[in-house]
Amino acid sequence: MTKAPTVYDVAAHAGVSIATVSRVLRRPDDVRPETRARVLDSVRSLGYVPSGAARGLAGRRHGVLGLFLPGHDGIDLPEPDWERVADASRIPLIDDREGRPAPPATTGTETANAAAAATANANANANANANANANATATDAPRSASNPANLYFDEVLRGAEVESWRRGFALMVAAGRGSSREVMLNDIAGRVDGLAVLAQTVPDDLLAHVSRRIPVVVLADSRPGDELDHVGVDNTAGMRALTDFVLGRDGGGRVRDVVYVAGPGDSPDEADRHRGFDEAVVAATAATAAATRQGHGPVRVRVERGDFSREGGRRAGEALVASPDPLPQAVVCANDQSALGVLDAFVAHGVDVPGRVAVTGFDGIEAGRFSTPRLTTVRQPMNDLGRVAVRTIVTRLTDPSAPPLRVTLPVEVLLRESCPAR
Amino acid sequence: MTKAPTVYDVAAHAGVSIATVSRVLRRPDDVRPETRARVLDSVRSLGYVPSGAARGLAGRRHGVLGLFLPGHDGIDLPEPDWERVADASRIPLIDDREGRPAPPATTGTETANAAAAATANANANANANANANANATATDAPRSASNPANLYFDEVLRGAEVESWRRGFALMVAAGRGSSREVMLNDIAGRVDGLAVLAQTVPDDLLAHVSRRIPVVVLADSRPGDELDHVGVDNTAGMRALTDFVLGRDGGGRVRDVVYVAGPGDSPDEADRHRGFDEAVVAATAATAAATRQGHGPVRVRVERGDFSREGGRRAGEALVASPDPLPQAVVCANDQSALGVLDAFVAHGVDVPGRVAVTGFDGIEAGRFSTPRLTTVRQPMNDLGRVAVRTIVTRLTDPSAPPLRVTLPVEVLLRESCPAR
DNA sequence: CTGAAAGCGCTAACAA
DNA sequence: TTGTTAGCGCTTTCAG
Repeated sequence: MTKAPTVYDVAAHAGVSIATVSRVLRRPDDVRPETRARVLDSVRSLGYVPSGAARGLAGRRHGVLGLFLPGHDGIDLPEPDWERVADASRIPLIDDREGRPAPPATTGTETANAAAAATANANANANANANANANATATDAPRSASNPANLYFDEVLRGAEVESWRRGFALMVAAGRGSSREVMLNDIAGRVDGLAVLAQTVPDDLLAHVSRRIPVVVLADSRPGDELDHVGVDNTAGMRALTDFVLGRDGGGRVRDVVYVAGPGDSPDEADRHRGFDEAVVAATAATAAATRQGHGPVRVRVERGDFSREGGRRAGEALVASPDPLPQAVVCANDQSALGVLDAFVAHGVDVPGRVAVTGFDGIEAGRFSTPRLTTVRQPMNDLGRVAVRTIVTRLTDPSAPPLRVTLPVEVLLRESCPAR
Repeated sequence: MTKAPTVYDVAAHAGVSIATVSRVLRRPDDVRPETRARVLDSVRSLGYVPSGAARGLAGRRHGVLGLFLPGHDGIDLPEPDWERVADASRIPLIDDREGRPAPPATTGTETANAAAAATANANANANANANANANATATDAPRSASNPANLYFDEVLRGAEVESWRRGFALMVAAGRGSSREVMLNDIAGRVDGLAVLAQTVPDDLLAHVSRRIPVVVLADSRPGDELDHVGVDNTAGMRALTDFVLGRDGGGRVRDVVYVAGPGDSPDEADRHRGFDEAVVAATAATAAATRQGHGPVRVRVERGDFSREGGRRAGEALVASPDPLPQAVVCANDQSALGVLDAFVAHGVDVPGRVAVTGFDGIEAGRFSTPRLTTVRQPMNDLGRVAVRTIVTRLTDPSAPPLRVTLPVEVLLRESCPAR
């Protein structure tokens, strides 16, 4: 590692020119076998590893694709517990049996709190070195599946990684937000052949800027108006299908009183999903004539404004419970987090779900598979999002002049116990 | 995107030299504000993005860290369902209610089968376009948390990503195995300032080769003998602590008949864990005198050879059930997969766990949190593994001549229902 | 089949 | 404060 050997070193060592060294590495068949072997030997004994930078510069191709994610600002993973690292032999026993206190609930502040708790707890363990059976749930929870948004990224990342690998590209991942974002984005953009950017991560002008240099595909952002390639999921159709089901359009239309827990007003996802919800309601209302004949009235809709957070959902749920109005028959939420919050509130007040009221989400996060009751939702194909993104870039790379691509990935409605069976 | 502008273009446009352009980007304070503004304007209007390759070449620093993972050979994720992509409005309703058929069990072949099933199923949906309620569990399962090994990587990846981000590095991820491995590794090694490699991924000589160019840290590999930095987890202490608990050393030593389901013989993890197990057994046996006084005999140990797979565990479990010998009081498995397989076998034969026999695993994979009964295990700090790896590289970067680092991360014993409470 | 030489785009002395 | 000028290590014609 003193001074990395270069083509020149290898060439000298093997008694050939640098061009030959390069050939041996790039097109081995263009070199006489003996020469090749000699060069390869030199490579070996010198410990030569070609410089990717030089290669990229000379060859104007990197063999690398980029994925840009939102920064991890709020994440605040607990630090590795250095006290324990110092003495790894102290193994805590953690009681993770059922019946332990429910995991904390908020999203934003929760993480920080949990992290703090974990640290405190770990220190307690380290210092006291007693009470090995201490309930360390706080340590347990936050280390793994705490922040669902992350799981989302994880899946996209994984999909992109797999597909890149298949296509013979390496994947460069970067994250940024705030001021670090612009720097990072430029940095990464200068080192890759194409870039996938998760929506809401980067302002439009920056994207436009970067896309003048390399192909950029935008993930999960329905906003139109740019010339970039887009890969998204069908929020509208998904929510429409789910709402259709909830309203029981093909089941007799028995549900006529429903609440929509919305997301933040500036979210394209919220807009699309809300539209899908409205479409389903309109359709159901149009069917009112028929429904009325069966003894049902028009669909009554109320909207609670949420913010995609579990806490926001909980507030909405509390509001519904506290309201003088009777509970609706169903609460359709703009995302899973909100829905879980609503469930929290209902559970806290002993509201029977789905007996008294149905609750649905959107996203398909893991937590919804393990809530009580398990959450009916629409699952997004996160993995495919990453994979198709990579494909799109590769396609674009081969045909830079093709018109902008707009891929919409299908979603699936997942029926689980938070909705009554039919 | 026609022809990416360079420093020269910007310099010309702004009426300055290329050095000034470079300065504006690297050390803005060294440039007179007016000049800076002028250059920045040119950058903007030209759509200039500096070439990372050229920068890396000239500056001999990439600002990128590498993470090398095992290839995804066996993974075989189902392809995105292109039929449905073409018509995203067809939204399938999937019945994911409890009581659906148990997920398939094997690890290796399972994935492929499930994928095939998913495809078949999806096509069926597409063609028939009826029977929206078709049980599509096959589609459901494999898309998400199918392969636990992946979750493992995901967490490491995530940890590395977060930490890299904090340190101002981008992270380059590559995977390889077989022949693609060498190429990929060299490729990535030439583009990063330091590299973390997951154990068992790369043969030692290749690692040695690469490490002559950049710092390399090896993850989760206890093999000694090289001069590289290592970050691992304390397999031995973890298994010892767990086995201590199982044998009830501090609970009266009531368990005297135990089976160890081993992993593959060439795995360092298996070796370390096995050692921990043996240590605990020896300790318990040493305590026999005391135990005997309480009416207990020496510890009886049997070993079943597994292979870290669920199927291997199942076979071991079947063997135990079929054996003329009585069931042991506890089955300690070298990893979670094996333990889940043992559970499968026991459940299939109506063996009461933990009533009749206790079962434990090692790793802390998600599936163990949701098995029946939930699995007592040792959790590895995957996330920290990634994070500490990055820290280690950064440390090494600042002091290349420091002696090789050996970090061992602590583990935690997670007590869950597959072991009797005490 | 092999070698010579011209860049690729940028950074970092060193001058001015 | 700004400009000039070497490289950084490799790929790639174009000759030989």
